[in-house]
Amino acid sequence: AYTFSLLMKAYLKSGQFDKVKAAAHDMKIRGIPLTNHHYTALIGAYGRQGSMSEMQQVLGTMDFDGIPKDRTLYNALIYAYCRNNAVEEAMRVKDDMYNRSIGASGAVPMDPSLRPDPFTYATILDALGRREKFDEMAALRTEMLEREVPETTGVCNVLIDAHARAGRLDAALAIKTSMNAPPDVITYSTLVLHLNRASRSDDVALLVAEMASNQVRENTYFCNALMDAHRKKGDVEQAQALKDRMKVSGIRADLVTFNILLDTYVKAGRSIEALELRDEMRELGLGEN
RNA sequence: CGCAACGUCUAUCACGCUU
Repeated sequence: AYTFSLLMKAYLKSGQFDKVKAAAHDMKIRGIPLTNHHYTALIGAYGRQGSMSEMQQVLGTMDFDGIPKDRTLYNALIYAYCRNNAVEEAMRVKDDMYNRSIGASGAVPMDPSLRPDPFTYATILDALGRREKFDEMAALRTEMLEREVPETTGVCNVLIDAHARAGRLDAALAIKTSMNAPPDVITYSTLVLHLNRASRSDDVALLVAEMASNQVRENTYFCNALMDAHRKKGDVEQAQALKDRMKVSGIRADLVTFNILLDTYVKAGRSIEALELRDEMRELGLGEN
């Protein structure tokens, strides 16, 4: 069962949804009972492919087999609803979880472990954020406060991203300033990305410095966001300098990094350097692309 | 029993899909 759990997780992560389903099928044939871990992966696969009716069938199977659903599975379910434009339904699941956690759902037995957690709220907040439903987001934050669900770094990142994407940069910065949880590399890359798009380079510089003093390590995503800003300005020197800095700091360049660099070189008419990048990609095992 | 890890959320370019 553990082997299948690992397999299904890997398939889900790499977008091979049919293989997740095939693995579940394989387990049934072999008579290996599926657990919440397997069902969570299955729900993730169905949610990402938009197969809502098949997902409902899986939920029915769990009920039929008498397998109680745990919080992580419900969170995955909420994610699936959110991805498929059913935020209302996601909210309903979240409320059911809460009611069951306090024993307020009638004949259904109480289960405190079903209490909605920061993941639950982050998922719904993200869906609301992508739809720019700021009032509903505020209401959810109030609910979190009442129910003593902590605003973790992940939750704050979702809030910051929602505001920043909508161009509400100062609101986004205000959340970062007031958050109790420590900002992480995602917090900084979200802000830096959108501040750069708004040409607020002074704020970017401040954040980059703050990040260093907070000992938050840059990663590939973060550097790619910076790199793209250089590309948009046509700043080949800065892009090159960043690429070198990444190498020195041991930050892996990925396909995105190279796409940005290629475009930067080509637009600057430096096709020889662009071609050299191809060799470098091969050395890093990115040549197939 | 305790502790830890693990399955669920959030950030980057392009392409493609949908509009």
